[in-house]
Amino acid sequence: MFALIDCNNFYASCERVFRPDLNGKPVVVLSNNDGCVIARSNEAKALGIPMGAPAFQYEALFKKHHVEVFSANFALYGDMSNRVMSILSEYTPEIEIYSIDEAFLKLNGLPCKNLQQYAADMRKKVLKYTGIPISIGIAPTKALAKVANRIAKKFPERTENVYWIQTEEARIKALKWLKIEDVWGIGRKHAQRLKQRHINTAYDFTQMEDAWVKKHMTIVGLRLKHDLMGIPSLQLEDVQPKKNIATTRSFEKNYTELHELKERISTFAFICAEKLRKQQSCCRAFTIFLHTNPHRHDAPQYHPSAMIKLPFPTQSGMELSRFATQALQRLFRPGYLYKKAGIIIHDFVPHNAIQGTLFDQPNKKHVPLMHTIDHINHLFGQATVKLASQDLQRTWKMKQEKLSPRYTTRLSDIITIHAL
DNA sequence: TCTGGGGTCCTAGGACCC
DNA sequence: TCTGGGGTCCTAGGACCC
Repeated sequence: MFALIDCNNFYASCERVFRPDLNGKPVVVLSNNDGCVIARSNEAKALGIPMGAPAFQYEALFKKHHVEVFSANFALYGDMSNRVMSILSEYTPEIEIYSIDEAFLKLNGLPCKNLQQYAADMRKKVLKYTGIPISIGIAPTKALAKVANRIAKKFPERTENVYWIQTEEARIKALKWLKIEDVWGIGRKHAQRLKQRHINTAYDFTQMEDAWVKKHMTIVGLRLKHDLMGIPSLQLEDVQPKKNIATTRSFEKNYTELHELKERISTFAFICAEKLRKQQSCCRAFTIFLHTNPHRHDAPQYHPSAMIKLPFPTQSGMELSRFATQALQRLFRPGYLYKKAGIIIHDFVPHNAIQGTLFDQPNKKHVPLMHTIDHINHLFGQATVKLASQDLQRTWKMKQEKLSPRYTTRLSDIITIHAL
């Protein structure tokens, strides 16, 4: 048996933990730059605010219905996620943390009769210890646990946010209820194509021929089909080191000058290298890209990218920054309004297994230097030490007008309780 | 005026090797 | 007239997830 645990409206719930006055009120959380809605409380969903809605288009509605709006506070969400996951880990070592707000658990060797009670306890404990409400779906496969979770979330009165697909009848009933476009692993394109063939529910999908599914949806689609049929085809996955690490941002305004972009790219490269060192790897290549604003039809569009192979593997922020700004000079064309840029590093090798080359060598002095920088930044806060090519005046120009305190990760932001 | 960020996997086709 | 067989690696593009 698998369980899928999912935090309800996670980011919105995190904000509410420290603002209990917002319970029962509409809450939304915005993406970087306060751009799009990325989380909504149930009340906000009921107002018809869609996922991904551009904030500026909904300002009037926010005002009218007194929607509480927050800028994304990832320091808070990351820490709350760790708390939830650590509680779940107490229940079984067989856990796969699937995303910031979801985890699969394998429930082996447990008395099957009591799974419902077991899950209810888990839910109660997480709520009590963290303040985060969760939903739990239980089923014989991962894909079915996803389905069960959806039912648990959709019908809280009947399920108390725990649902177990326990019988074949329950499986079929659940699949007939679930619309094809809501199936985990079936996105917009596949849903569209399946509907044209009158496949409207998850159940219809399980009745299709393997050959068609394999041909049009690859082996991935076929595994999903079998998993939904109750034949376990998806396993619990171990945490794998990342294969790509990206730092990309939209800008608060349009950039037109090379030197402005250089500063941003240098910073992105520096941040990427820092993430890479945490994973104890070096990268052998990176991709850099620029983007004009695709929503503006009155300005010429330009979105170049380049993949650069490094002469030697590196995890040095200085080195990566140097290569990245060199690459930028080749991509940059004057006359465009740049709105976004980013760096994706890839092709990783373990940092202790670097193969040197005859002519190019990484600067060995960078290793202790970077280590020291990481240490200082850990002690005194992110970006205490930066490169001179970064903007030293810049604190953070991202639009974050509604940022909540970092209640759980910064001493000065801890809540104060006034006893009357 | 204002529209996010960070990931994964699979496949086909081309280049290249012996 | 007739032009092999079996591989690997890399890349771009497409699909999906949260």
